[in-house]
Amino acid sequence: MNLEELAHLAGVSRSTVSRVINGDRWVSEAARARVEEVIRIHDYHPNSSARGLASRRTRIVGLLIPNQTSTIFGDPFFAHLIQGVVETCNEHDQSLMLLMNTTDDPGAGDHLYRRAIRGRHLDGVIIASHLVDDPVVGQLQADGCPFVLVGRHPHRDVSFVDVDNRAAAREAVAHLLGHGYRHIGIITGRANMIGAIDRYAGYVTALSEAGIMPEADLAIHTDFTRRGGYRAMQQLLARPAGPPDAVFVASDTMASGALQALRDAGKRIPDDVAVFGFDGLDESTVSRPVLSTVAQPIGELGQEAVRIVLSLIERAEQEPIQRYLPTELVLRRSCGCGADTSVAV
Amino acid sequence: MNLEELAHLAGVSRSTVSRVINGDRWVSEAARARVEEVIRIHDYHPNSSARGLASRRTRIVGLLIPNQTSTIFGDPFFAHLIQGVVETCNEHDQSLMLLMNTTDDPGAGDHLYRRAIRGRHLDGVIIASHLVDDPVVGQLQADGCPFVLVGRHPHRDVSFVDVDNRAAAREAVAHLLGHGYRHIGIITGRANMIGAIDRYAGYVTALSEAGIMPEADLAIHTDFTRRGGYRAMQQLLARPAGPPDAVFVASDTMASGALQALRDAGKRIPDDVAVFGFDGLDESTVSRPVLSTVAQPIGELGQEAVRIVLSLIERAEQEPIQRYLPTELVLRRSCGCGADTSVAV
DNA sequence: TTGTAAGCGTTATCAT
DNA sequence: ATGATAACGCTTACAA
Repeated sequence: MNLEELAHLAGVSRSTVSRVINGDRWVSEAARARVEEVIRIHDYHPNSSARGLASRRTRIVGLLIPNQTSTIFGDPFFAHLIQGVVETCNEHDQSLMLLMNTTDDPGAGDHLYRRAIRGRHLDGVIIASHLVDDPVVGQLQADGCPFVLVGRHPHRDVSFVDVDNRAAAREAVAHLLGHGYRHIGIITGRANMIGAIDRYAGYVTALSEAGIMPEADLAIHTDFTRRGGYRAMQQLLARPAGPPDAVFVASDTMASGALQALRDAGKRIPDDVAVFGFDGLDESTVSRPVLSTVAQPIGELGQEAVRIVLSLIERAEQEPIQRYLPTELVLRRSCGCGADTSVAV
Repeated sequence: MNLEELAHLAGVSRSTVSRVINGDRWVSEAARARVEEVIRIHDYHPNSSARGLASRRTRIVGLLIPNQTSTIFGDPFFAHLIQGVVETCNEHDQSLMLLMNTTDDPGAGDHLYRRAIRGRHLDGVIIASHLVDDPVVGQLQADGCPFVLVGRHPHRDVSFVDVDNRAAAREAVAHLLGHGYRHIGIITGRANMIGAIDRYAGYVTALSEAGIMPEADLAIHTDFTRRGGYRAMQQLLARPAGPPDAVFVASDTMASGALQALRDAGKRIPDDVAVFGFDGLDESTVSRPVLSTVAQPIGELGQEAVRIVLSLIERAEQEPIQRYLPTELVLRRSCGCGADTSVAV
């Protein structure tokens, strides 16, 4: 079943059918009704390749994910992000293609890139890589392919959506300082991730505002896993100058591991060591004590990313779009606050 | 840059260029070399829409995921599965499209389905739904779209890849019986998931072989989350006849929640209650005591699914392909075994 | 408001 | 081994 047959059955021309399908206003009610009838009867749907060829729009957007899958992709953060992305794609009748490098071979990544971008498989790309030095950014610009980053980028001419990591981290650490803690550690991501950089900067800012010089061995960089958080906390506990009295952890998943390490070491939370997380995952309410955390709207980051890339696709000469979404301090037990406002488990 | 220009630059016809691109043997070495040269210089890649239109193959496979995203998708199981799927797609130069229903509105799901399948966006589909009664199976058959299930299906004419859940569960529970436990509980998924059904059946088989009739309130059905496991364990602990002395949990993620519930209730593991998980996630080694579990090759399930669907696409009249992958008992501390063979955290 | 016709960039079927 | 040429199924001026 194709346009031709359909047009024949409905007694109109191909163009009219095409207009109906694409919601063109210049169709008489009678014609539209007849065409829609035939479409419904035959459960017709236009061929996407033909559409893509003729219109130069595939209605597919790509989601580029870093290759450290088990490390990064296993974090519920990604599940929520993808959830938001898919949701908004569906709303806008766009399909989502997953782009993921599964080997360390740079040739393979190149091949993947070329097939997808240069093969015009995609109208635009959402990058969930977080690496400040990801070379794909330059390639996409060179190829004139619309893209948006989830996580800000230092260049001013790049579109992104993010939260204000610096302000959020500063606020969280300031809160810990308010509890009277003075030796506050930080567990955060690798140094080439923009989020890690910003959260560390916020941490230092809060300390400086309290007149405190950060101690070097109180900052641990690790990967965003439960296990990474576990090890990092062990390291903090073992440091020569003694354990910190509070720790700001840059993700709830790592914080979960950190809590486990504290328990295993026989430490009381928050009495011996207070903990503050980042993300606001529902899962963090299944911990004792319940995790205080910086809640960020992960799903909405994904939604907004889709909206941005779609408007970039729509208008080629669009200025870069840069948006910040709000975060919120969720004060529960692990930071030393009394009230346990956890959702019942 | 398109075939026409390329042909012109290389001094050959479109057909010859096309042959080179598609690896056709009937091209002289000289011509091939010249064409490849020009391709490299201009970093040419064929337009996928045009290819799809002419060849009726898009080289895209879909991955269909159930709509209870936060519930199911958050499980690292999916991360590993997708990892395997993407890996094999990349190897075979196939793209991966994510199909996910984000609303409960059946109309939206229908729309998604029609755009993807009837719009010939996809060559084939991998279904990671696990629901025995998923209507999409019938639709795909009716539309003649090749598909494969991750998780077996009762119908004999459906392709799938799975592990032998029944045998694996039986083995795990038999192991617990070997430790001398007699009141063994089970925490498993909803009753319409084939894996839940099979694992429960294996549990009952093992009990029967030991001459034990399963106690009804020792079986809890919940969703595959940490929180689900937590609540289920609480329920088991509170049952009138007293807590079980061991529990078989149908996923490591749920088991993690179950362990937490036991700790919060002041129970010692495995002395008061032994626990056995399912999946063999790396993450489970970050728990005290380290979780005994049934390891299944999740990534390979994904890889195999891709291979199956590709061979189904290749040969339309292919018989259904049904494959079982092996599982392995990983005995650590939580079941009562002495040796702690955990990876160091 | 509707129809005609010229692409869109490939693949595939013939000849040669 | 190579080249014409006709599909493939749709969009999109342009004409009517």
